[in-house]
Amino acid sequence: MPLSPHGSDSRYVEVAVFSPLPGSFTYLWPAALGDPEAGLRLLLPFGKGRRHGVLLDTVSPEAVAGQTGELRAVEDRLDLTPLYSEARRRWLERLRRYYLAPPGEVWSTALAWAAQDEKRRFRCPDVVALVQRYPVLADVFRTRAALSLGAICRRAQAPYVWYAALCANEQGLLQEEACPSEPEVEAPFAKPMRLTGAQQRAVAALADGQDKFTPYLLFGCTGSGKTEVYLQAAAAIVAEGGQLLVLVPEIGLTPLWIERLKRRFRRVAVWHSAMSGTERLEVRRQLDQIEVLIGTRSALFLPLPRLKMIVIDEEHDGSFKQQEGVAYSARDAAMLLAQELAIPIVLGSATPSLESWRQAEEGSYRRLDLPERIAQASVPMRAEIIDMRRADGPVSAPLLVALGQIKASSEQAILFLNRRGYAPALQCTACGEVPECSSCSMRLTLHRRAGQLRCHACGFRRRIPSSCEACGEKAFMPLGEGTEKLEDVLQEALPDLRLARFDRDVITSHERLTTTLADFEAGKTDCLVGTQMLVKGHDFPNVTLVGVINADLGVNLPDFRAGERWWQQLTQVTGRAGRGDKPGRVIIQTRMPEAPWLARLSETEAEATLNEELELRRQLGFPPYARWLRVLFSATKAERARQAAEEFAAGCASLDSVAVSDAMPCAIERLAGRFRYEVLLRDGSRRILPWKLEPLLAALPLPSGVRRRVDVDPQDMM
DNA sequence: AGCACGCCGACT
DNA sequence: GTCGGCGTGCTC
Repeated sequence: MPLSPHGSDSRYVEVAVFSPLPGSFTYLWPAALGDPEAGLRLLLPFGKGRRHGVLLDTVSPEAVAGQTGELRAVEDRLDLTPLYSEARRRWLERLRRYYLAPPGEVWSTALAWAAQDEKRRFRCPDVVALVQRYPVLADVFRTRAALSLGAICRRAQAPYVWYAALCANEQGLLQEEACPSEPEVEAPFAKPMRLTGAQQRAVAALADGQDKFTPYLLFGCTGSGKTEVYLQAAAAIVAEGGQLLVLVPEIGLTPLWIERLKRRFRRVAVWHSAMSGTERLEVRRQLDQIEVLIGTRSALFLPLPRLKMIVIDEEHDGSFKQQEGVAYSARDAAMLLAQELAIPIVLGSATPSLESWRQAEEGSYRRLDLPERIAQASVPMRAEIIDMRRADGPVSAPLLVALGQIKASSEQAILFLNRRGYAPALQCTACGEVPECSSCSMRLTLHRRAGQLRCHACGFRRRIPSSCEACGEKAFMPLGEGTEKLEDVLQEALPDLRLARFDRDVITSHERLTTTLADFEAGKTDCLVGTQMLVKGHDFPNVTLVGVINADLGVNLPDFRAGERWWQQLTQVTGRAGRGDKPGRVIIQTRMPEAPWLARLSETEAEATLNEELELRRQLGFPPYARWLRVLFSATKAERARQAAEEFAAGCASLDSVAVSDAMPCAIERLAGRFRYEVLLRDGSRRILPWKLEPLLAALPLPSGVRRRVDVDPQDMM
């Protein structure tokens, strides 16, 4: 592509600048940058600095005429061709409108995978030819060393450098250095497994929905062979030259999953947030050759050119919803993408979300059932309920005995406690004082091994104080127990038991996740002690004992979804026991042994439980029968946040058929030094929200110092 | 969200 | 006398 001027008429472009500001920005388009195509990434002067952005559209000079102030010119283009097809651009536009997010924030979230481009390295075999054609690069390649795009730009200090370098590369005047790729470890190919009748029907049904938008709900208990169904459906797609995307929960991206894929497909790519820049670049270069891409929610934004099916494994999992930045749900966003691309999408779960369950019940999603477990010996277990009302420690006698037996028969156990740290609080026994976070309305959690008190809301850490700050006494006592203490208690009671902890404090990287699980699988540890991380999708054939240390946590949270999530977690936990050919045992400790919901934990009753809860939601007019939307206001001064929230609530009164709450303090009233107020909007018709809210949000200017966050379909009220 | 400009306390 | 606290205002 030549750099000669393209005509002297001024052209204007509308740009989504990568910033959290609402709205798009208009820039002058220099003819020397070639044709302005929608979807190109651009380098832009913005305020005092420079930002990246994406070209949304060209603008006619007439439309620009009314613009106040001087327009600035695009400084460079970062791509030769747009990174997204038109269908994907439409998809992002729908996401933007649905999640009421600034366009720049949506695009920067979507294109985060491409941000490593600056590291691409080039060398120049013939400097003379290069300089003749691209004078901007004259002073850059005096050395023969390979330079990164970033370095090229720094040396040139001129506009259009990025574009010039990419053009030169295209014309062979520059050569891009290949990424140092890891040597391929050839996994021995495995044959497809024999399918049960139900699996065969599922695979056939999936084949039936190809090449059109077809949503499925694959409803199968743990161990029923969902994965094999995905794999065989994928094989059919790959055979035709198509590509498959598998999204898994953050913690579900286990070596086991990856291994299974690599044994069945030649080109499997993995994508998760802990990957390095070079690893990302490597995946990016191979987008065209990948057969199956497995990753966490951000993998959804990689533009696989021949994507023919999406699988969302463990679709009910909360980690598909992004909490910071654009509050999107990867599951729902994937649904929209499948619609735009006209391809099938499979949501799989043993404990589906009520959102998906409703769609299946109403026939919008095709339901595929896998009712039976594959291994015969592993009959689903009825849990043993242990009454903890008189217990004086976190582990009951029957559980201890069972753990001892595990060790004796060299089987394995998993213990589940949804609280990390040593104890959720520390209390002065002299005056009753409980240390709290200085910037949040939260008690500090005791992390004894680290010698710290930590805030689980904002991450603040401090040394454990030696004496009470209120009364000066040196008399502290931990309140309650977390995984750290549980580990200590167990180790003392059963010194021979080889324990490993599995929570966010220990599993700090993908590497740690892999090794801890591999050690357990290899039998180097007998028992894993962990938080909800432990629940998700892991499949250990030698685990014959599952213990729930405190089943009462999370039942009574002030959140209508708490019951659903509690049921999902506990059902998944119980499903972990006895998955191979050995029978399993599930022990649940509770202080409410008579509670009716404890009887509902068997997977065989999942359907009844789901229908019952769905009916309850319908009667109450709760999601999925209503659309909820939460708008959060925060400021360092409580009064400001409250006032902004009140004004917003008053402004919402004009919305028809939407119930508007008062401005309420959030469940965590103060977080990271900011006071937070929220307004909850509930749309029983599901037709107003969120689309009709956009003009309202735009019309109400934010008072200075106040930040606003919109959460469409909030998953929790924290 | 950054980033810079703009008015009031403890320091070489 | 300054360095620097963060309040608030702007970004095509």
